[in-house]
Amino acid sequence: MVVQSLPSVDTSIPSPENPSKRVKIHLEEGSSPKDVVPGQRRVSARLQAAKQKADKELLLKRGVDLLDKNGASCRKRVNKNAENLNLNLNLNGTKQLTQISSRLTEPKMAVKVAKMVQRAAKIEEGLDSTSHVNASNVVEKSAHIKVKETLRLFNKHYLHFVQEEEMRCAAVKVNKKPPKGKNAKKGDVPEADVKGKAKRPDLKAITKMMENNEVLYPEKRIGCLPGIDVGHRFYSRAEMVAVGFHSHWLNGIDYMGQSYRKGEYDHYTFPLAIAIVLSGMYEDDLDNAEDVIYTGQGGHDLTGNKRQIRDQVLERGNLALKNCVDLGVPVRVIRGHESASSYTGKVYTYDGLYKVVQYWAEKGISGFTVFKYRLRRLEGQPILTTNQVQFTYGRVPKSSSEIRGLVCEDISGGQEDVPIPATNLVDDPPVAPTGYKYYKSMKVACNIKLPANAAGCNCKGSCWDPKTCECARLNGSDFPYVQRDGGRLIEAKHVVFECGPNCGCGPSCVNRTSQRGLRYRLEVFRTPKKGWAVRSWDFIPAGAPVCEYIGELTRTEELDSVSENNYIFDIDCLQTMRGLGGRERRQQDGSLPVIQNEDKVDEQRSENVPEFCIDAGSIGNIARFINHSCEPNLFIQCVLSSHQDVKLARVMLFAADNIPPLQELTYDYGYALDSVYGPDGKVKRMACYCGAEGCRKRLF
DNA sequence: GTGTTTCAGAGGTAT
DNA sequence: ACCTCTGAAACACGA
Repeated sequence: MVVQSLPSVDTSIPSPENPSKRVKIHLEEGSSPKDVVPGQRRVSARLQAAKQKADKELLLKRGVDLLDKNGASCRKRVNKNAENLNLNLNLNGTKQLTQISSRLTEPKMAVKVAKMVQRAAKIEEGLDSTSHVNASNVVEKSAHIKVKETLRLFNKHYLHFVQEEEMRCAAVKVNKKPPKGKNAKKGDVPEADVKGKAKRPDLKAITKMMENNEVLYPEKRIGCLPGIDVGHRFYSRAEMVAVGFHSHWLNGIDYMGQSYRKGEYDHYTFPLAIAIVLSGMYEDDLDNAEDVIYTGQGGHDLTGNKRQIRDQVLERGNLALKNCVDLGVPVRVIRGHESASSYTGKVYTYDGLYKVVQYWAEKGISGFTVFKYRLRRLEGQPILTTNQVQFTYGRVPKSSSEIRGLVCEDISGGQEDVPIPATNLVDDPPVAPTGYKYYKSMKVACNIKLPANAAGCNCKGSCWDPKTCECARLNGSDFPYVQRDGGRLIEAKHVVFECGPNCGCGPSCVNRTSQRGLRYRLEVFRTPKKGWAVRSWDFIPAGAPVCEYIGELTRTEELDSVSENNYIFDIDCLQTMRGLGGRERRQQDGSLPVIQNEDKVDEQRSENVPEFCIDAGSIGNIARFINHSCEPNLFIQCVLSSHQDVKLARVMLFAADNIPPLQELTYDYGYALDSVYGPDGKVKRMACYCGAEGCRKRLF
């Protein structure tokens, strides 16, 4: 039986994905004191007064942890909530909170409650008790975050199904081989399966989201949707379905059918159009940005050659658009663009609300009747930035002579496969980044010896079968990456076990995705307030590796004497994992060595801070220039490849979202507030200029 | 390497 | 049962 998309809470079948289970897991994890250990990256002069605070605070935090599901920038928010709650709730409040949250089986509910709590706390703080503007800001912010989370969820499902397909195709290939030579010519049974024809992972992903009630706006709405601004880019039709912005992955016209006749809409005529996609499919379309002539649907020969082969009829979408004219109901207009800045080669932009001012029937180019609709863009909306790829961030330079403010052709001095230019349009005279030496790979302090004991897998060429590959077994009998787009991480994990020097596979193995160096054209650029920053000239798909955090691998204890240094990264896989937002944690199954090790690691950590860290103060790579953001587009992933000691894991940065060219790359530094101490032993504070809507205003 | 053709795919809508 | 046309593999072509 098909599960309808009715919003019911408790009908879901228990499964590894079942939210209620997930909540339970959080409960268990939250109940150990380890959570109070401060963030993984600190100023070195920290007198780690990591005195675990009172049980009260712990309880508070646990409650919020629970509520906070897995949300993006979870870490930041947890800290903030913990702080606010600390100010505003008493112990009773805490208990209530914990009880409420343990009842919540629906993750969306949990998030909602967390938001409520956050807002309530804010209001109590007096931050926005007087201002409506501020209050609405809070609402706005959560809508944006919800959209982002929904898209991340879609991406996760998508990559999961991509992997499933890749597995199937690989298996088909192998099975195809045995009947080799003459005996397998005609009547091959596997021939049908062998046709490794596209099984659309995007469609499977949206199906999954409907089953799980994860579509953000399952009810159709007239007008704009909160959290999706004019100019928003979607990277496939399926993404729009996932958030409920346009609920078909195929149709051009999305409309409300007869079923919406009741309730608040009883004075409208149905069907009623609410959103259309202009993708240049119809030969009779005319697109002049602010004014559009849109051709109705139907009569198409459906082979993609834009040819009309029949008369159109005033029904379905066509009728729905006519009703928009009669009722003056605006439609959302989405344009499709060819663009290299997408993993599908296409980008869809939301271009705003348009009024359907007129409609008529005429003989189209092919001589058949088509319905036409004149649309006019409503005034007072942000300017259209529609022309192909430029969109909002500006233009990517074509050659080095075109780069404005170039201060260095390649800060890596030829070490990286892709040169990294530096630009400075802020300082006068413009200066290049100084005070460090570029290192492409880790420098290991002389008193540290990297273990070299990792056993390898026996695969040949490229690993593909998770049942036989030893390295896949370490990852819970799955590969963490998909092959597509040169390797993408499906979802964040505690630790990723990659193939290493002792493995039989070659360098092109999918399980070596993070070992292949820089893939994107990155640029270091100067900002007015945040010092240096990094952006990419290329589109980066979600899950793609961006770079490793390189510096000197050092014992943490040796840094305490060093004075100011903002480039320390503590290697602390578990903490990193906890601080990570947006992506759900893999269901823990006992077979995972990671999990087996977890207790040990926790013991080590609960009594002390991480043993090793990466110091990029005087040597380092591109990663040392990447800024913090409270709503980042990258996340940290610990990776083990040449050995299996989590304390010495490699620290990789991956794309959390689809990142358009020229958007600044950021990750969450993960500082807990008040966790950083100056040389004088006093708490140090630093303002945050990330500019995110949900910025907590302090880096630490 | 680039351009063109092919076709499965699946939910919404109305019957 | 019908309608919708995307997305990506498969194919064809050219260097």
